[in-house]
Amino acid sequence: MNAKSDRIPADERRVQILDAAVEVFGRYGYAAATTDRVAKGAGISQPYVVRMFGTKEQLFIETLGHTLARLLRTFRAALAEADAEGLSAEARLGAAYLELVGDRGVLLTLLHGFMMGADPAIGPVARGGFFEVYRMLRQEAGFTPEQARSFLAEGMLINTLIGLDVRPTDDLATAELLACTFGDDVPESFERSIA
Amino acid sequence: MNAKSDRIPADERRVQILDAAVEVFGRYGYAAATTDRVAKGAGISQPYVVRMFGTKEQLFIETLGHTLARLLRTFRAALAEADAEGLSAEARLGAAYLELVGDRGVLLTLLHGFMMGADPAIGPVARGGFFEVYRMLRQEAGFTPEQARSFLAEGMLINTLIGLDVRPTDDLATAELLACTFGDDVPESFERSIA
DNA sequence: GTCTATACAATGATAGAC
DNA sequence: GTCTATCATTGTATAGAC
Repeated sequence: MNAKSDRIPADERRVQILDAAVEVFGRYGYAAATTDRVAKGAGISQPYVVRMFGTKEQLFIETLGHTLARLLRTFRAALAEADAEGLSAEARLGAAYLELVGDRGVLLTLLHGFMMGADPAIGPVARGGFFEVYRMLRQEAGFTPEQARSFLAEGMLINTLIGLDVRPTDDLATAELLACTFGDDVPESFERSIA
Repeated sequence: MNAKSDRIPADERRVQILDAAVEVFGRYGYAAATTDRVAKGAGISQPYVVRMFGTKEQLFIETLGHTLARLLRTFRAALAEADAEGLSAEARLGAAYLELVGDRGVLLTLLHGFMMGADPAIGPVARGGFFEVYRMLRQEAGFTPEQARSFLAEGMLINTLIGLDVRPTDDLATAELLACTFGDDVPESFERSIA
């Protein structure tokens, strides 16, 4: 809080901004996210955010890259993890994914990237990250094409269910689909119903 | 083109606007879509769009409802269709879906709805439509919960591949995943590569 | 490395006429 | 049912100092 000591290295600040951006994109969605809210989140001024990232879209693109990198790291960590509980690689990866996208910021960042693939600036980053995951599944996790495709499809359904903000108690169909997707233990992401 | 004859009934105009909105949301994404572009698309003035729909978000919500209704109709038509070629209900529904979301406007409208489920105004419409599809699969198409879940998961993966604007020629991983997902005939949505 | 002040553009939205 | 004119707001982005 003291005057001059708030100066911190650019790279550190950059990460703070990216983290704040993930939060803001998740809370308001890309459209309603503003560089100002991101700045507030990072505890700095709005012009400084612009200074570092240029434009809102550029900020998003770097946020997406940041998030995709995090996803890859998470997957690799889950793979490396000794399967103490005798879980398959598939199960460990699934659990890791679920926990990551339980953060709505991470989820919306990924989803916005995935759907804006036609944007000349966003597309390459989004596709690059997505297929890097695919390659990882094939080469590092040892999945067959079939397994990889199925794993991704399940992931995309989970994305949708979280994105939709589905509640287990909504109705019979909802309960059935959630049960069928997650079995007994529905993730905590679906629990809160504070509205 | 003549002066006064351009007055048409409100409901008709409304549909024209909604159709234009689908196109605009698909072309620019929700964030960059403007009521003005929609107005241009419908051949009317921007204030008239606002007059009819109130706000951009409200326009989106009605566009989403419109699109979900169209999706349901398309599915029901595919079910009713005599399976002349001996295709399963699953195959017919899949083909119908693929054709529909080949229209990027339809795809982005649905996806934006699905990921903004936490929005108090969008959420109910998005969830309502999604689970109406689920119920349709279970009750009208006769799918088991397992089949329905799997069908939806495949659909969500397809959404992602189209959203990402994936091209078959991008690289080996891409080609493999597309082949694994679509078999021999990859939809035309993936063909164009004009950039 | 970071801020204040501010310019500027865009766009959503209103008022009121025809 | 539809337009023209116009306003108000917001939010990105710049300039320049510290």
